[in-house]
Amino acid sequence: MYALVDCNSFYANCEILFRPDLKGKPVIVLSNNDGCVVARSSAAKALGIKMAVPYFQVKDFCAAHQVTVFSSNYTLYADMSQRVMSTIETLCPAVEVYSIDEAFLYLADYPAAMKDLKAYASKLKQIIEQYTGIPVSIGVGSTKTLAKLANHAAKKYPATKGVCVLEQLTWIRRLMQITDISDLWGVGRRYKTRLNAMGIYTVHQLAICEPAKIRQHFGVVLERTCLELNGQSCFDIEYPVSKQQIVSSRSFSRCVSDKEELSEAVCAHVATAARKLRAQQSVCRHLSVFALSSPFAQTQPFTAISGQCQFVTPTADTRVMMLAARQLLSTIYKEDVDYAKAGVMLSDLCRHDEVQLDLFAEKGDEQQEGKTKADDTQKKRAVIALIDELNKKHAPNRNQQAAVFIASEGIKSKQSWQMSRALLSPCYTTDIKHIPKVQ
DNA sequence: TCTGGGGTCCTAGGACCC
DNA sequence: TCTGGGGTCCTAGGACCC
Repeated sequence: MYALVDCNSFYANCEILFRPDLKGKPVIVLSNNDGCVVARSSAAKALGIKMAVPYFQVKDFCAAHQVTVFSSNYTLYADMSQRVMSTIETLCPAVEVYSIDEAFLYLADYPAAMKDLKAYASKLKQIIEQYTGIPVSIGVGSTKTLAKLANHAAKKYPATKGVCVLEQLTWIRRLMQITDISDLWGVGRRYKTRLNAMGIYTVHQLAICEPAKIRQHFGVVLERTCLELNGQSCFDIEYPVSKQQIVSSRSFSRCVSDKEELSEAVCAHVATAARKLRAQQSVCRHLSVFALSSPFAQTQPFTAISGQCQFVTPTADTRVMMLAARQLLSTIYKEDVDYAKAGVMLSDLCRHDEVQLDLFAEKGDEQQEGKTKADDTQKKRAVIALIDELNKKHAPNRNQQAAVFIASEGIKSKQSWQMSRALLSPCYTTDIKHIPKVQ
């Protein structure tokens, strides 16, 4: 059996936790740049505020209905997430952290719990809420897809009290009959349209389809979903592996056309991506730089520029990567375009100790020339390691300037295109200056 | 005025191999 | 006129997830 633990309105409840005066009130959290609504408290949902709606479209409505609005505070959410996940890990040995607010649990090795899954799941819910203050819903089923379905029911139907265990076949069928196909894990907007066209509207209608037919029309992934609905497990618990690609990108708070400004933004993204790359002990062979104009702009056509390069010797050195990115940008840069977003992508990653050396690179001379080249490489690594160490020690919040950085990134406080987060809450749990005070 | 960011997996088609 | 069979690797694009 699998369980899915999902935090309710996670970002909104992180904010409410430190603002008890907002309990039961409508609260929403916005995406970066205060763009879209990405989380809503129950009261905000009840007001009819939709997920992912652009904030400017509901701003007046929110003001009129006393909705409290927050910018995204990822420092806070990441810390609260860690507390929830480590609490779960103390209660179950096989946990897959699926996203910032969700975890799958594998319950097969838990014979004691098998006797009464409902009691086990209820206890789990109670402990998580007691230890972290974050309310959760729990769904249990014989496959991950069924656990997801159960979780959806636990959230939707108050009678479940936030815990839904799918054991009896008649229950499973009933739930599938009353659940819309678009609420199923693995069915997005496109598939919904195509499934509807085939006369499939409920989860149950998909479950009774011939899996081979589904494969023919939609591919192997939806076929597996179909099999999982019938109790045949196709998706196992997965454990973290190194990322295969690393992206850092962000929209600007205003349009950017100037080449130097664009370059500073790209360099800052290189620094972020390179830090993540080193954190997972990897190096990259491939770097791409991109910038886009706004797809919503009426005044000019959508423009996207991008360029890629290969590193003969895979690297994680910020300086090497930044130099390459700046050169790339100068070859792809187009004037008179209002860029709305820029970023970098690192791919073709491998472990730093499994690097394939270049047959023709001068590095091969290392042994012959004595220690000079090797010393040089070591020195370069030591510099980057020192920068990482200093930045870790003097860790500012995310989105603040690092303690030590490369000049090409520019000075953050002087960059007027930086992301705007006008409604940011304090970092209650990670910054001593922001710690809540009891009067 | 104002529309997020970061990932994964699968498939089809082309280039190439013997 | 007629043009093999079986395979790998790479890439772009499309779908999905949160």
